[in-house]
Amino acid sequence: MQQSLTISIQDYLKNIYELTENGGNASTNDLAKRLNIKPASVTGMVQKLASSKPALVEYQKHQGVTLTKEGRKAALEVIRHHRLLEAWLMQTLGYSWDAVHEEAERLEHVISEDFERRIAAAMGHPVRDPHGELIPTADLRMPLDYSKPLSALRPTQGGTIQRVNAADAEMLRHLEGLGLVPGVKIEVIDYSPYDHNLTVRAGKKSAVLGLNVTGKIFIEVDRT
Amino acid sequence: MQQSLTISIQDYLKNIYELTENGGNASTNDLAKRLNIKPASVTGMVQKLASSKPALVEYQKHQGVTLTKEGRKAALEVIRHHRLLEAWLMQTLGYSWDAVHEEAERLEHVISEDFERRIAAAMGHPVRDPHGELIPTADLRMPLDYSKPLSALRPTQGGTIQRVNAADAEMLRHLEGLGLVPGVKIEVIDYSPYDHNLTVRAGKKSAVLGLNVTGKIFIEVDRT
DNA sequence: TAAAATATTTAGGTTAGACTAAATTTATTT
DNA sequence: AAATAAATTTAGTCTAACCTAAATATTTTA
Repeated sequence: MQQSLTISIQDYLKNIYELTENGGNASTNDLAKRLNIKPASVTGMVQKLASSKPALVEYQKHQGVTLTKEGRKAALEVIRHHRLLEAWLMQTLGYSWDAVHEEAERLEHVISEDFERRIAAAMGHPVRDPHGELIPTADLRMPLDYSKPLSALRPTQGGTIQRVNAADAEMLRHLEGLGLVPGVKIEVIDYSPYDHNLTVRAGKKSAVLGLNVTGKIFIEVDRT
Repeated sequence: MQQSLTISIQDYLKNIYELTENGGNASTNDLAKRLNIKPASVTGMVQKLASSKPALVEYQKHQGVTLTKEGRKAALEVIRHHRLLEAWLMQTLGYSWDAVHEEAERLEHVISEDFERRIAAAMGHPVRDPHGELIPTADLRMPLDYSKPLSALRPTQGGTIQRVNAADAEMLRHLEGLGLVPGVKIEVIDYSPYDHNLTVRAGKKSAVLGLNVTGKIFIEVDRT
């Protein structure tokens, strides 16, 4: 490997990873939006990343970029730092769900491998962060995700909430109020085929949830 | 105030603070040595710092620099971050005395005020870091130091070790072996006027220490 | 106090990573 | 299939912070 990548490059790689996670390429424009810089600047940087040795991205003019093997490793390293930090900051310093991201966003680029190892060990090598996102392994591979959206479950099926993929903090707070947070066991007790509403029980409470909610809650289903 | 200073500028200010702590100016050359850059680069930067508004340093050609009030605040902020981080990393992640500095050196520039507050509170707002160095207060003033070198004490005087100012790690390990670390109570039981050796008791152990050691151990003397 | 040594500054150059404006390519409409 | 719109790239600037080499100033030594 080469000596450490700049913070800027780390940010590019992380965002390319997230944009291409489910296949496809990351477009110049999408990257620019995420990084809050101008598309022209992105073009310059991806050209550089594509022609560095080893190349960190695969780049075809006008077609966007994907990560190379080396680029992906570097991206997963940053993501691992970020998610471990989020978990660590919430556990030890009482950060709230929404305050933690910003802090981790800066720290992720400067912590040492030693620091990474120490916090991972201190937390017992967690597999998911507080948002339920999978944490890349120490050898920089992304664990398989066995969860599926709650919307795919039907009555009598049950499982454990792994992740809540809420874009806005308000919805997350709402779900928190219903006790629907990662780690909680739930059971589907009713399904309405017309509007796809699911009635879900979590502990003593139950709630009727629409598709726009059930599509964002991910469950690891109990084997029965 | 202006929006946050660059990491580079923070490093300049911190090092200027340390070079001028006991009076005098920080010379271009000394700064260059500490920052591992060329003197020519230092000249450029201090000119910039001196002509920024508000000015962060006072600069006279060929005479070196001192901090302005604003520069000192900024320097103390960085030093506060550094020392709180060292304390926190040792307490919560089991970092060793010598490993902790390097990590804090990078983190000090990127943690938020919120993070600073949280770790300070988590540790009960400590006054000194693990090396015994005073931690600047939250409102960015350096606490008064009531300690004096052990070499200034005479038999029957006793007090608490506040700080051990060892340049090399080896000497520090040696003193650690004798139980002479910050926080420990000691008593001077003998003094030799010829070589200035002091015999010191700490707990059950006692040791005879030369001036090159007693000059580096700082004691807050018991009021009797 | 002049010569030598050391310290500092000036001048000009480099790199990283952003920017703007203009040019070009690709995609979408009519 | 041309016209328009949207996305992307090129070309040239800018700033921060470093560098080297040469010039100048200060300090030390003989």
